[in-house]
Amino acid sequence: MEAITIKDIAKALNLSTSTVSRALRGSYEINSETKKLVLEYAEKMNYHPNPIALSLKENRSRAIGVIVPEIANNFFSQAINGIEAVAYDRGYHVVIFQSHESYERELSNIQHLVGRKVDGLLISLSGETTDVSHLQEIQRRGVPLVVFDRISNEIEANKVIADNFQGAFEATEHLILSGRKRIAHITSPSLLYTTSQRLEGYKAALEKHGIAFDENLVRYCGFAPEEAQQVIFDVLDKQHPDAIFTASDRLALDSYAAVKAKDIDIPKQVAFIGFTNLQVAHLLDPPLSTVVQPAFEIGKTAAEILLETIENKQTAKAVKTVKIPTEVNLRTSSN
Amino acid sequence: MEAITIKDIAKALNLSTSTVSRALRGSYEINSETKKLVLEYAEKMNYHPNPIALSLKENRSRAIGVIVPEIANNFFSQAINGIEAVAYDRGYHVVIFQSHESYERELSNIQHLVGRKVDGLLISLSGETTDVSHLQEIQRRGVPLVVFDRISNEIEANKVIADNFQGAFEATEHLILSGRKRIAHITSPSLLYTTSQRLEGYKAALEKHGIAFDENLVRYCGFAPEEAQQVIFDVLDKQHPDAIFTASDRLALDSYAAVKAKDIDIPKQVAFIGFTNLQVAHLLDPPLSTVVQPAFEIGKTAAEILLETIENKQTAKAVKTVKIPTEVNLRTSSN
DNA sequence: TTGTATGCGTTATCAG
DNA sequence: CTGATAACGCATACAA
Repeated sequence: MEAITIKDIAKALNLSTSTVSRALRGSYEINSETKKLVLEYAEKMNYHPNPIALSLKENRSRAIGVIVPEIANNFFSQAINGIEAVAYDRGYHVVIFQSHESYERELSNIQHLVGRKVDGLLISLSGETTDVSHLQEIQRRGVPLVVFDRISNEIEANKVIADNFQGAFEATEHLILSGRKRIAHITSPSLLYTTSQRLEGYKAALEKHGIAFDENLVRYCGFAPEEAQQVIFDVLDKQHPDAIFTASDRLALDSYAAVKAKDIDIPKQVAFIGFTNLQVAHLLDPPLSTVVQPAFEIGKTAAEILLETIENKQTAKAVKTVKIPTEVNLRTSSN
Repeated sequence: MEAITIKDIAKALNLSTSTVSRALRGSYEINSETKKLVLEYAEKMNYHPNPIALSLKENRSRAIGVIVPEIANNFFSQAINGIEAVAYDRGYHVVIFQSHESYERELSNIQHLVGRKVDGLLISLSGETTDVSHLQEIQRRGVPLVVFDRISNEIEANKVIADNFQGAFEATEHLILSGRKRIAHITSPSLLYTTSQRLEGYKAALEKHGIAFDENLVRYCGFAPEEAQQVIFDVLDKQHPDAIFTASDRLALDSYAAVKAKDIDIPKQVAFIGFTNLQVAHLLDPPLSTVVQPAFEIGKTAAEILLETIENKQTAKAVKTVKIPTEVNLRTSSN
C-alpha cells in the first residue's frame, strides 16, 4: 500500500505529469475539465505530495526546528508551547529536539535539522556550549536563527530573554526588605549568560541597601543531580544564610529538600525565592515565592521574530535582543 | 555559502559523481589513491551527504517520530527521555511532536512525520482521539508503530503501558488499610483506557475489603484547567471524602489546592495518593503518596520494541502488550 | 492548453 | 577500477 504519486495519477488519467502537477496546484493555464478530473482523482486516491521531494526541490520544509536542553523542565516546555502557538497558526510544523546539556548532542541535532532544511532554527544553548561556531556556520548558510534564554554573547543573532537582572534585583530586594541580611544565592553554572545577569541583579540590590557582597554566599552548580545536594548542604552548614534565592526549578526544590533534611532553621517568612516556573510553589511549606519567567511569552516572541525573518528573507545577521519582563510573586506563609 | 555536494567534489577532482560516491561510502572496488583524495577533499570542504536526497532515494530517514499529548507533563517528558536513550544509541534521531490533546493536531503531526518517512512512530493518543483509522492507515503503509500509555483497544499494534490496575489497586488498598472508608477517586476522562483500568483497580480493592462502591465518589474530568476545580470542589462539598486518590499530576495538585482553599478537614495521615510523577510529592503538606508510573522505562521499552520491528522488518501488525509495573511510595506526614 | 526535458543530491546498475 | 545513466517525486522552462 505505497503512497500514490503524481506519476500514478498521470498514468491513470492518460496525462503527463506536468499537467497533473499544474492541475494540482491550480495553475491558470489549464483546462477546467482536466483540472476537475485530476482533482477528483487525487482526492479519491487520497493523494498527498511527497514533502521530501518538495524539500529537495525547493530547499525548504515548512518546518522550524527547536533545540532546548531539556523538555522535562517547565520553562522550556512552556516556551515550546509559545513557539508552537504561533508557528502552527502560520502553517509551520515545529520539530523539537533536546541537547540534554550536551554540546555534542546539540551539534548532532543542528546537523540533522539543517540537513533536513528546516526553514529556521530556535535554540537555547546547552550548558556545555561555549564555542558557537556551529551556529555561525548555519548563519553563513543562510538559515534564520533566534537564540532564546540560554544565549551567548559570541553569536550575532536575534535573541529573546527574560529580564534576569531585573528579576534577580527585585527578588533580592524583597528578601532584604523582609529583614534578611545573609542571602544565599544558589545558581546555575557561572558561564551561562543568565547566571551572570542574575548575579548582577543580586549584587545591585545588595548594594542599594548597603549590604556587603559576600562571595561565599554564592554557589554555582552544574546539572548533575548529586552536585546540587552537596553544594547546598555546604553553604547551609558553613554560611548559615537567613534566606535562599535560587536560580531554577530544580535548585529551588533541592534547596527545600536540603533544608528539610537537615532540619535547618531558616525563618519562614519570605525566606525562599526562586527563578522558577513550578506550578506547585504555593503548595510548598513554607510557600516558595517566585520570579516567574514568562516562558510562553518568550517562546512566542522568539517564534514571531523567526517567522518574520523567514518570510521576509531578512538577513540572518540581525541583532535585536528582546527582553521580556519577569513577574515576582511574593508568598508568605500563614503560620 | 551553499552546502557542498558530491557533484562539487567530482568537478573539483575531475572525477565522476559515482566514483566520488563510492569513495565516500568506502566501496572496495576503488583505487586507494583516489579514495584518499576524495576523502581528504570531502573532509576539508566539510562535506555532509544531503539527508533529504537520501530519504527520497531510500524511503527512510533514520529518524523515529514521537507524538504525545503534552510535553509539559512529567510523565510524557520522562517517557521521551527513555525513548531517546535507546534511539540515540542506535543512531536514530527522535522527532518530537505534541498533539495538545487535539485529534486534528494528532492527524496533522502524523501526516508530517509519515510524509517525511520516519522509520517508525511512537504515539500516545490525544484525549480526543476515538477514531483510530489514521493509525490503521499508516500501518497499511507499513510504518512500524508502537502505542504507549494512551492506548486504544481499536488498534492492533504493539503497546506499552503501566500496570494501571495494579497501581490503583495498591493505592486504594493502602488508603483502606490506613482506615479510610470514603475514598474519592478523581480521574481522567472516562473514555481513556488508563482511566477504566484504574477504576477497575480501585473497585477491586474496595470489594476485597468489603466496602461498597459508591459512584458518587468517582469524578472524571477533562483537560481544561477550570473543569478540575469545579469537579473537585463538588465532590468535596457533597461527598465529604476522607481520602483522595487522583489520577494525574495535575489532578493531584488541583485537589491539594482545593482542599487548602476550602480549608477542608481531611485527616492527614496517608490521605492523598496519586498517579503522578511529580518531583515534589514529598515536599507537599501533607506529603503526597504516589503511584509512580515508570515513564522512562515505558519509553525505553516502547522504543526498543519499535526499533526491533524496524530493523527486523517485522510485520507492523504485531500485537504484543507489555505492562510495566508501577511503584507505590507511601508517605506519611510527621505531624 | 498540454507535453517534454531538466534538475534538486544521491546511489545502483550496467558498461567500459 | 571508473564513468555514464536512470531513478526517487516534484515543479518548471521550454516546445509544441
